[in-house]
Amino acid sequence: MAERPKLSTVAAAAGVSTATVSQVLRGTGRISARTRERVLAAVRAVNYLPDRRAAALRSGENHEIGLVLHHLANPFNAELISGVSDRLERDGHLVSVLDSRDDADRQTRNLRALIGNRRGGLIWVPASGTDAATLDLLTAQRLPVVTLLHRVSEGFDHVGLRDAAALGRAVDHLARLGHRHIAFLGGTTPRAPRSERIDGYARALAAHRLGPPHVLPCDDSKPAGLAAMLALRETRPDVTAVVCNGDMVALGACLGLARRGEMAGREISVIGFDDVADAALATPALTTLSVAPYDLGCLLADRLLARLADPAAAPVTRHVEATLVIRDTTAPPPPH
Amino acid sequence: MAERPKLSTVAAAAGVSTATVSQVLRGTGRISARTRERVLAAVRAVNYLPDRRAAALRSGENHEIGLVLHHLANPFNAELISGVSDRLERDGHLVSVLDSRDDADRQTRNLRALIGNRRGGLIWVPASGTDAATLDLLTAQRLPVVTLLHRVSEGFDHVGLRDAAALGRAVDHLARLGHRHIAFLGGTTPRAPRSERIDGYARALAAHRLGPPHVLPCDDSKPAGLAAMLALRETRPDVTAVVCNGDMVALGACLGLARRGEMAGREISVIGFDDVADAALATPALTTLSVAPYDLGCLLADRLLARLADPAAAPVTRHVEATLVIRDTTAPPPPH
DNA sequence: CCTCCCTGATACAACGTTATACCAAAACGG
DNA sequence: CCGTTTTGGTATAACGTTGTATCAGGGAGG
Repeated sequence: MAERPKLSTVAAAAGVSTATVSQVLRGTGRISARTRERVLAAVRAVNYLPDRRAAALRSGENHEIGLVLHHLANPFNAELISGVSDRLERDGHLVSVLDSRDDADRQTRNLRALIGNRRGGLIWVPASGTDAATLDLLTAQRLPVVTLLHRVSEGFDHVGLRDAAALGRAVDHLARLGHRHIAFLGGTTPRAPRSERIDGYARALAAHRLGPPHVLPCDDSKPAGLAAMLALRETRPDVTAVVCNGDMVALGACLGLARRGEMAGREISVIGFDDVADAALATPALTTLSVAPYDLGCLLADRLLARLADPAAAPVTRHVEATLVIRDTTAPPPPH
Repeated sequence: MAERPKLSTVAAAAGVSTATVSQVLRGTGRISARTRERVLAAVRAVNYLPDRRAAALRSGENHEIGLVLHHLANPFNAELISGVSDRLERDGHLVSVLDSRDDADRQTRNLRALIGNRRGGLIWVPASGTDAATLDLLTAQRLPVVTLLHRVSEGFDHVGLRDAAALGRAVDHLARLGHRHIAFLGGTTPRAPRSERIDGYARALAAHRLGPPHVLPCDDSKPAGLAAMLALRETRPDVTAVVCNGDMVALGACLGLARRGEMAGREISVIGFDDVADAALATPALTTLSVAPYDLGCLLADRLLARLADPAAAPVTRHVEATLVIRDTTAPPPPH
């Protein structure tokens, strides 16, 4: 029956002014212990929950954070979200997650909606095809933004991976095992982080005096990885190892091998990227470049908190290593 | 340099009052074509994006929707989110996703934060251990809420699955193949939907005059399913088929079999629930009870939209069928 | 030429908070 | 016992919108 209680409801119940209630609730100003108790009792009595929107409007403080992902379906992201949320919620922020599904238009709509609803900051994994107008919009609103993986502007804080170095380690490992023909599988767009991974791959090949790079583009999904591996076996039977743009592609590639009656780590070595939970669980277990997504989330959150604390500071870039986790999908090439 | 433009910025640029700008932007009132053009030009010129929070405060309208999941990591949810978002964004709403990770405390914090930040409606998959205080909070705020899967209150709209019937079909299928000892795998809490699934399983067993139910509780994850299957093979070698509380458990169980050198669909038949994308992709492909998560999301969104349109109407409950998709993990039991 | 009535735009108060200036009463020092 | 400070609280104006009452001006009708 009762309307939603507001500050004035509490004030009336406690017999004080709204200003007093507000001060008690925020712990500012000089309020005696006696009236504080009265006010808190009234708050409980009417079951009052402050309207943060109105508070934000007046105070200018904003504790709502947007987290825009380019592909929520990737299991990598669930843990990333956990890391971001845990850290930010501890500081009283509310994190809302949106999925652009790698669609630039949807991403633009999402970002506009987030700005319109006045998020105080953004953590953003840009989709491919992000346009300049959207970027201008964000900078014009001077919204604190931290991008992840794909750098789209020098004006934002950024957290990236040491992609080239990681791919170098993967190729080193394969070369040491004796592989001479190593392909790169996955991704479709000529942008970071994929381009940097391909760079690292190509440079490592050259360092080992192995043949020219062979890049096979495909979506970062299991079905695409499966199809790509089937195609690779047909067209390039000399290739004995592949490094992949992501674990989904790698796991799909393994499935493709299984479908041919072959097996990763026997006919062909496979290395993934991300180390999603399924990588260790798959049979054979996937050798992969591991980045701890929960910790990555924490890092992003910390970066954003620092930015919120000092909006004027120069943009900061951090890079995170991906470490090679050797499991069962890499082995010396078959003798024949 | 420039501050974030507001209504008055636009008004000044167009040489009209703020009220006029507001009316133009919302298409209400009587404004001549000439001034409308001037205003719209000014909007573009200063790159104005309205503050929806302030608008909501004044107008009472609210287009922010919260989506609280109990386990975002389950790939089932990515598609569900897509369905919900597509439908609601089409109607101008903004959907923000939170993950309670099946932790009642975190869920309570999340819900309180959403109420505090004045979401206009909620779609909610309740976690196990949801307490009455949280429920009271939601009803006291008379927030439009649609629950999914786990019903926690008669006062909310609800969308559920026909769990018992679905499990019945699964058991029928196995019985017809000749299985006499069928176990149930997965879940830990004595609440819907698991309890209803177990009910359906037990009733179907009875109808086929098969032995007493054998329920093996475990978390709804691959590692847990793997461990449970290993345990089952040791303790109950007579069991030749399992139905699972979810695809993650079922896929984990298949991995467990593989680890023993056995195979789902040969030594043991396995049936899952959900039909996540990986179910069809796994080898062997998983027989499972399929519910189209994207469509389910649309249904939820429609339900919430109807509720927002008529907050006073009596709560509505909808049930969705899960259909049996027969793939490669079910077969007649081995002869021996 | 003076009403009367539209048309088009504006002034102003409200939404639920917070920040600040302000005030009354009590406490204190000399 | 009076001035000064401190304590504890309130009144009031914002924040950026929207809804409504109001108003100025122009055209039509008498």
